[in-house]
Amino acid sequence: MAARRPAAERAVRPQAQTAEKRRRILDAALTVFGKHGYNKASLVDIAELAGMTHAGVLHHFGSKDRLLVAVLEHRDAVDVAGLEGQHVPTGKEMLEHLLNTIRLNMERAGLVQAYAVLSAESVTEGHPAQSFFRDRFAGLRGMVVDGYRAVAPAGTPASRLEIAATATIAVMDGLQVQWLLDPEVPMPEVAEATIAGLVDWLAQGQQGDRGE
Amino acid sequence: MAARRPAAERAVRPQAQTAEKRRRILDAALTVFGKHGYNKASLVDIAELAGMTHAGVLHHFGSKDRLLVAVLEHRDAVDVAGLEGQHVPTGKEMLEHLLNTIRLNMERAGLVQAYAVLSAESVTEGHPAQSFFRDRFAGLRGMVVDGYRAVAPAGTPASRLEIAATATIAVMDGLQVQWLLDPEVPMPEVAEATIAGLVDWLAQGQQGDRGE
DNA sequence: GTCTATATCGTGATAGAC
DNA sequence: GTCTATCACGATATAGAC
Repeated sequence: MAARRPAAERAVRPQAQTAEKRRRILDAALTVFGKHGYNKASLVDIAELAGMTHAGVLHHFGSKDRLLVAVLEHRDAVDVAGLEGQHVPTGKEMLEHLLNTIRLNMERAGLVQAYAVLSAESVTEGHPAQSFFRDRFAGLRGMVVDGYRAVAPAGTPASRLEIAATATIAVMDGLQVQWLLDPEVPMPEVAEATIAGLVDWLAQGQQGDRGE
Repeated sequence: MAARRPAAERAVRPQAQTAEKRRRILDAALTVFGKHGYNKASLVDIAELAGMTHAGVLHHFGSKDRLLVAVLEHRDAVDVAGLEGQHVPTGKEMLEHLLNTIRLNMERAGLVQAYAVLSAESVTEGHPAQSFFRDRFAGLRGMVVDGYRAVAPAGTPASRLEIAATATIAVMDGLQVQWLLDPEVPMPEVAEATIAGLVDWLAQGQQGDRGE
């Protein structure tokens, strides 16, 4: 409780260095996990990129499993912090925001690849990132549902909004794989067309139920 | 050249057994690659499932790399053979066919997982299935473009058909990952909504260019 | 054609020096 | 807190018996 300065400095300074080291490891791990996938990535490679030995990495994170989830949660924290300055997009601005994210991501192929590879890998038996991605998809769907609610007709049932949101996230993910294999694939145009089509579908579908 | 029966039998019978063994290995490999991804799957597991030792597997396929591409090409051959009886779907029937495939796939989670995991894994550095999936996506896009051409307005430019086709394939792939993590995700409904939206987009987009 | 045995390597993880 | 050294294990691949 009593925080005399020398003691405090001695406690804070090393922690600051530790935090810096941890950040370097997390960056290196994201790079290597993205380049090779979780299973093929090796702690030795990660450690080398972070400027240590693999024993040092394990000292900070305990195991390869825990390092992976730490990486993913750290990325989320960074992304959220990036939104801090701006207002959190809602309604139709959120749909615009999705397209902006795609355009931004085309300059960050490494990050895109990490998410594409790791999310798909996570469906395999006993993969350490399984619950992370399950939760992530659920959260994303909720956010995109809010975006569509703002542009859909007033009484649109939640199930239809959910369908549009699921489709939107699916297109973006599937697109990334195609784009990583062939950079000619025009991600923004494809996503924009899909979203425009889904907005139409939300607007017209209700009539179709009884009007046909 | 001289095909006396005993010699022919001796040549054919073992080949038939070999072909059968190879098929068993390919089935086992698809299962294990699907369950764990390529990198974590082991030849020992595959061999055990096929009723052999891993040395036997390597005798037939030479290496793990070559086994993977053999598996993928074999699957394509099987699927094509399955279409043999029916007529190859074209035009709007092909879009219907996509939805039927999704419904069928919901009874084959193992196969879905194999394609989802391996296709995403293939974007990593030096992955042996990289060119397979690159070619596969190119081929699929071509087929789906033909499907959309039949339902789009007459003069629709190829680039717009290509966008719709890319989107359709992307939705299906992205959907699979979400569905594998959460079987509640209604794949057929989501795909149907997306396709309906894209058909609308194809129909209306042309006017939008000058009509707005 | 399949086996056993083995070679060789890389992995994640631990123990203990400094 | 990071290192060196080492462990135990599993991987792919090869060689040779049968």
